Amino acid sequence: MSNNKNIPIERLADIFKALSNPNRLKIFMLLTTCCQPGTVGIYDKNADVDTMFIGDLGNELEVGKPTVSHHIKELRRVGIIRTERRGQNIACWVDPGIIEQLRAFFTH
Amino acid sequence: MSNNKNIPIERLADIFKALSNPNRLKIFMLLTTCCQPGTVGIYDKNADVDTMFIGDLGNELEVGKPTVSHHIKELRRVGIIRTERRGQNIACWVDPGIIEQLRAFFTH
DNA sequence: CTTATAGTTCGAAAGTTGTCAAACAATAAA
DNA sequence: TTTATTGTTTGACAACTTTCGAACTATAAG
Repeated sequence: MSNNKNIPIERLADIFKALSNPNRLKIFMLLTTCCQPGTVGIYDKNADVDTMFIGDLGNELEVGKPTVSHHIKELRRVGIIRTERRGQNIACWVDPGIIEQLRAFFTH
Repeated sequence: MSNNKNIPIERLADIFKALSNPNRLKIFMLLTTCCQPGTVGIYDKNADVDTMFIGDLGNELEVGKPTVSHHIKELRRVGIIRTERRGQNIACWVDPGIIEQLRAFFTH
C-alpha cells in the first residue's frame, strides 16, 4: 500500500477525481465487464471484449449527449479509457494498465 | 472487477472524491505505512501502528489548521479514517475494511 | 485561575465542476 | 447531394470545493 513509486500523487488524485463522479464511475463500471461469468476483464481488441460505443454508454445514463461527451473526455484525459472511431460510432475501453496500477495501490 | 455487490455506486464515488484531493490523498498515504519495511499495513490499536496525530499530519501539508481539520472531517465522513482523542491530541488511522473493499473493487 | 497547546467552527473569497441548449463536425445512407 | 445519425464544442449558470483569518472549544500545565 502506498508503495507506489510510479504514479505521482497529483496524477493519482486526478485519476480518483475522474472516478469521483457517479456518471463517470458508472461508465467505468459498464466498461469493466469482468463481473460477468466467463470473462476475465482483460481487453481483447479482436474480440471487442469490454468495449462499448459512446452512444450505448450514454443510453445507460440520465444526462444529455454533451454531458456524456464531457465525461468521456475527462476519463480519456486522465488515461482511464481509450477510444477509437468505428464508422459513425466511437468505441471505448478501459486501459488495462490503469486497473493493475490501482489494484497495486490498494495492495500491500 | 466491478463485481462489488456491497458498496452502492454513490458511496463509492464519494470515497473516490475523498481521495481526489492531493492533500487528502497525502493524508491517506501517510496513514498507510505498510510501504515501510517490517510493517504489514494492518491497524493494531495497542501498537499504534498506522496511527498519527492530526497535528503531525498537518505538519506534512502546506495548508493551515482549519483546512487540515476540514479534510480530516471529510475523510472521516466517507468512512476512510477513524479518530480518537488522546489527551490534547487526536489520533487518526485508516479503517482497515475500506482498503480491502477498494482492493477488491480493482480485482477481478 | 491563568496560560499554552491542539483542534473546530464560521463566514467569505476564489476557483472548479456538472449540466444544458444551441450550433457545429464527421460519417453513413438514400 | 440531401438527409440521418453520432458525437463535439461553445457559452452559460448554479452548485460545490478549497482555502484562509478570526473566533471558539477542549485538554493539560504552571
